[in-house]
Formats: sequence, structure tokens, C-alpha cells
Amino acid sequence: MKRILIIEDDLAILRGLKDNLEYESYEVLTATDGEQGYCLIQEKKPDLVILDLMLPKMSGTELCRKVRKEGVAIPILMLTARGEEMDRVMGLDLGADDYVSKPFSVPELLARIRAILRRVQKTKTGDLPIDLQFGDVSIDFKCFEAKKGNKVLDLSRKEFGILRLLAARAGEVVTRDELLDEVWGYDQYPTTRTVDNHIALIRTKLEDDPSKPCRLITVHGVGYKLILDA
Amino acid sequence: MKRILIIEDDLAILRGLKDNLEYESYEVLTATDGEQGYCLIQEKKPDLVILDLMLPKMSGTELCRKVRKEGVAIPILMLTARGEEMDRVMGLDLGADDYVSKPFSVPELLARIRAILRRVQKTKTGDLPIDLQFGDVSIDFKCFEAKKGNKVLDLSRKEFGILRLLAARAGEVVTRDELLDEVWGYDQYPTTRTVDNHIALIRTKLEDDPSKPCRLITVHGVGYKLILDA
DNA sequence: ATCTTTATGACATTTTCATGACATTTCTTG
DNA sequence: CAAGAAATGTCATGAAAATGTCATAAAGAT
Repeated sequence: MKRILIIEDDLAILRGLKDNLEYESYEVLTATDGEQGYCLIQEKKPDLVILDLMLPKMSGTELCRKVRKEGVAIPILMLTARGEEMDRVMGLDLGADDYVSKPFSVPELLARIRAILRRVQKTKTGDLPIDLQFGDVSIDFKCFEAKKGNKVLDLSRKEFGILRLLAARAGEVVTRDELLDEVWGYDQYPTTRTVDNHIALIRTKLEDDPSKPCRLITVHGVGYKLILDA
Repeated sequence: MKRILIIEDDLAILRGLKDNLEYESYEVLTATDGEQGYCLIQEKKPDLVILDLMLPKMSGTELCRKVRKEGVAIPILMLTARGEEMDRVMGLDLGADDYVSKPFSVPELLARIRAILRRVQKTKTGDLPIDLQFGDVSIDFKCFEAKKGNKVLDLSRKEFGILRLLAARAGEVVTRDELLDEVWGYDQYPTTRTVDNHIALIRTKLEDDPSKPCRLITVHGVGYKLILDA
């Protein structure tokens, strides 16, 4: 679940936002002044900060700059009053990721939050491989394309996901539970047997001899691993 | 060099602005009524428009709305008289990027112009393509024209928008949510099914066999992608 | 007003997925 | 080494989810 920190001194707005965000099932932290907010960023490492520009103790401007100076990359969404505030925020290049003018529409704010989180997510999966190649198999995770020799393989979303995780940890053994958590997510609970079935299906698609797998190896009692160089 | 169009019927103000902007080494175009201004926007594609609210032939309000309706994203800075006008502009969301009240300070105006241009620079979604060509289809996003073979296709604004985003990331899969955010914007909330319908419609227009798409490909569970070379 | 564009919903179709039964393999333990 | 237990492979099946298709209605433009 994503954790969002709201830093806002207007209690009405703060309350309204908190309720809305919690309803969207985000975990919400709140602060009513800059210093408190700064501490919470350090301590709780939220996934996103909603930051009012005008704040007691430390202004949003100052806070934003300070946080960025420390190299913290947490996405920040600025709340600003209409008019002059707006270009001051953008103009000063504070490093905010987006901004919304008060009074704002809640659905729009939610949409922007989703968009920011999605962008971050995308750059974060940068640790995961974009391309994968072994033997005569090549996979492009960005385009969702896979080929064996010059034959196009038809892989499903889950299959791409499984391969991507295995590839990210090529050679290592990955347990079924890890696969379930990463590929399926925490809100779904299929059995570990489901994983086996998917693995078997992937084997039929990209092993030379699916009954004698030499890429997708079973480690009995532990999990599976992907062998790139063979 | 950035090109700025000033639309203003008060010749004294017009002249003053032009001189100042040219001194700042912008390329300056001028118009003294709404219609003329509208034509110049189409023809010269300025990087920014400074628009007086009260104009002969076509008011700034009207012009602004019209331009935005056509999907033109050129940044607009509104000039308004003090008082009620301002509220009216702010209240009606015309789609202007900023407002300055007369009488204005020149340095402030210049600062705002810089801020807007910087902002636009940044948010310009990567570099969206101007032209697109694949198979017997060619699309000119600048002129909003599309042809298949020698037949003119009439694509709607949304359809152009969708194709443009897909083209900007040709080959990659683009999710429905990304399409909704980029093409529709954050202030509208159609369902993801709406995207499907638009895709289907586009297919009928530019696929050879819409029931067997080979350009606009569905990636089940993920999104759509555009294949240029096939 | 008339015509286009757009959004939405119903329904059909396709794809993906989870599950369980049974076979096979691997491991363990005597 | 053998037998049983546990883990895994294999396959078929039904359900669920995603998408295609079409009709309709609202919104917007001319």
C-alpha cells in the first residue's frame, strides 16, 4: 500500500484530503507545519508528499528545496493558491513533481497522484531488465515481445512478469512465495501450485525440450531459477 | 529563438510590449484584433501568445476557448483590466496559463513569460512526433491531417491525440491509464473502456483489416502499442 | 437545428487464469 | 535399497477477466 504524507496547516483541507486518500486506500500521514513534515519525511519515507506552499515554521518552498538538496527523490505535489504563487513555484525550479492550485477538484488531485506514482513506479522498475536474451530466445519487456529463433512467442502478462523477476535475479533461486508476491501482488492469494503451472507453460514455450528444462530449472523444495548462460 | 505573438488593440501598449520583448531577443508577431490573431496562431505557431481580454472582432475569451477546443496547446498569457475581469477570467477556466492585470510592470511580465516558457519546455511530453508514417498511412499532427493511400481520413481530435502518444512511444506498450492521462487530461474521468472504443474506431479507419489489426496491437492485460515497421 | 464527436453500456467473444486429479520425480528414512 | 511421503510435472476444465463490437444517448460544434 502506498504511503502519502500531507503537509498542510489548514485543518479543513487536511482533514478532507486525508479522508479522501484513505478512502482510496492509501496510508496517510499528516503534518501541520514544515518542521514536523520534514521529520516525517525522514522517518517514515512516504511514497509521495502533498505539500502546501504556505506553512508555519518552514515554508513549502524551503522544505522542498531542502529535501531536494539532500538528494531525496520522493515525489512532491505542491498545493498553491492561484495566480502569482503558481509561477513562483515552477519558476524557482524547486523540484516539485506537479502542482495543483487551490481550490482544487478532488478527483483531479487523485488523478495526478496516481499519475505521479505510476511514473515513479516505472522508473523504479528500472532495476528490472528491459531486455532478456539467452540461447535463441529474446524478450523485450517494454514492448511485451518475445521470440524464439525467429518465431514469435505468445506470452501472457503473468508469464512476462515471472520471467522478468527470474531474469532480474538470474542464476539465483526464487521461491514460489516471492514470485507470488512480486508478480501477483499482495492482494491475491493463489496457491503455490499455480506458480508451478505457469512455469510449466513457460517451459513448453521456450525450452528446446520442455520435459528436460535447461533454462527454467526446478530447485526441489526451494523454487525456480533461470539460467542465462548454458 | 522563441516566437511570441501579441494580440492587443491598444497600440501604445502593443508597441511598448513589442519593443521590450524584442530587446529581450524574442521574435515578436503582432495582431490588433481577434481574427487576425487567430490566423497568426494557425500560421506562425508562436511559442507563446500574449492575449488582451477585450478585442475587436473576437474577444480574448472567445479566442482562447476556440484555440483550446481545437487542441492547440500553445501557452497563453492573458492581459486583463483590474477588478472584475480578473475574477471572470479565473472563474471561467478558459485554459489560459497565466494572467497579468493592467497596468502591469514590464519586469514582472517578462518574468512570467520566462516562467511559462520554462514550464512548457519541461512538460512537453518528451518530443511528440510531428509526422507519422507507416504502410500507406501518413499523419501530420501539426496540420491535423491524415491520409491512407490517397484517401483522406477524417480523424477526430482524440484520435489524433491517441495516435500521437502511441507514435511517440512506437513499439512500446502504452497502458489505458497513460492514454487517459495524456490525451484526456486530469480533469476528465472516462472509463478505460472508452479508450478501447476509440482504438476500435481508429482501427476501422487505418487498418487494412480492422478485425485483424497489424498496426494497433492489443497487449492483453496491459494496453496497446503501435507497430510502425511491419 | 443538424451534424459530428464522444462516452457509456449491453452483449459476444477471446484470453487468461486458477484449480484439482493424477502421474512422476525426488527426498527421506528405515 | 525400498517404500512412503512430499514435491513437482502434466493435463483438462470451468470461471473470471479482458477485449471486441455495436447501438444509443449525451455533449459539442457548425
